[in-house]
Amino acid sequence: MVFDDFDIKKIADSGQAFRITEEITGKWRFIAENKVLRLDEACPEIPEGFWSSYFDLETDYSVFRKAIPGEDKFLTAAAEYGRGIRILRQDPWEMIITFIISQRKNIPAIKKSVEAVCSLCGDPIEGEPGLFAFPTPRQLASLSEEDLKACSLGYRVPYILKTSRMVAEGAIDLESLRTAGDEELLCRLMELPGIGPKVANCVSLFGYHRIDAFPIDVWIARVIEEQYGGDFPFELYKGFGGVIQQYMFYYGRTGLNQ
DNA sequence: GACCAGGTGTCCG
DNA sequence: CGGACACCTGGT
Repeated sequence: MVFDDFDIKKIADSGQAFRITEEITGKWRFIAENKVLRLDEACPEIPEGFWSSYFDLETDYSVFRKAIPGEDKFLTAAAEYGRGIRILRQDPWEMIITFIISQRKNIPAIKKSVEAVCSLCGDPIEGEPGLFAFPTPRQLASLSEEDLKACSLGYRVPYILKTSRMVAEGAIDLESLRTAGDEELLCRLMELPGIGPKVANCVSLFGYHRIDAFPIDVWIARVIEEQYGGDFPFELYKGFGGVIQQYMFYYGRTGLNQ
C-alpha cells in the first residue's frame, strides 16, 4: 500500500487545502465539498471511493521522485523531506475561490476567511453541527459586498462576487473544462477576475489534477533563484512538474532554515 | 507602528 | 511586453 508515502501533517502543511484541522493532537479533520473525514495520524484509515480518490491513493509517487537526478542535491533532499505529500483531488470551484482568497494572505488568514465564507452561506453538513459545506457559486453570488467584507476579504470582494456570478450564470462551465487541454484550461481560468497565472496553475493542479501544472509563487521563485540561479530544468519533469513543485514548495517553506 | 504576506489589475514607457 | 504600483486586512 502507499502508507509509507502518505503523511497527514505534510499534506496539511503543503498549502493545497485550507479546511484541514488538527482537532485534537494527532487527530485530523478534513472537509471537502460537503463531506467530513476524521483521521488518526498514527493509523489513517481512508475509506474507499471519494476519499481514496481525494488523496490520490492510486498514484505511485515514488515514480516521480526517481526522475530526480542524484546530482541535484537540493531536489533530492526536498523530495525525501516531502515524501508523503500527495496532490489532492479537490473541487475546481472550491479551488477557484480559495486561491483567489489566498493572494497576499498567510495561511492562518486564508483559513479564517474560507471558514467565514462557508459559515456565512454554505449548507450545514448533516450530522456535523457547526460545520458547513463550501458554498456553491449561486450561494456566493447572492451575497452582498458587505457580507463578504465581513469575511476579511478586503480588495478580493469584487473578484469573488464577479467570478461567482460568471460561474453561476454559466459564462464559464467548470465541468466541461475537465476535458480541456492544459493550456486551454489555464486561459479559460484566467478570464475570471482575480485569477492570474499563479492562481490558474493552482486551480489546474489541485482542482483539475493537472499534475504538470507548476504554480510559481514567491517561495518557488526564491528557490529557483537561490538554488538554480534562476534556471530550473523543467524539461526533466514534464508530465508531473506539479508534484516536484510541491516538494520544492514544502521544503523551501518548511524545511530550509526559517 | 511599520512591514509584509503563497497575486492581480492597471498604467506607463 | 516588462516594470512599477496600489490594493484590504491581519499576523511565523
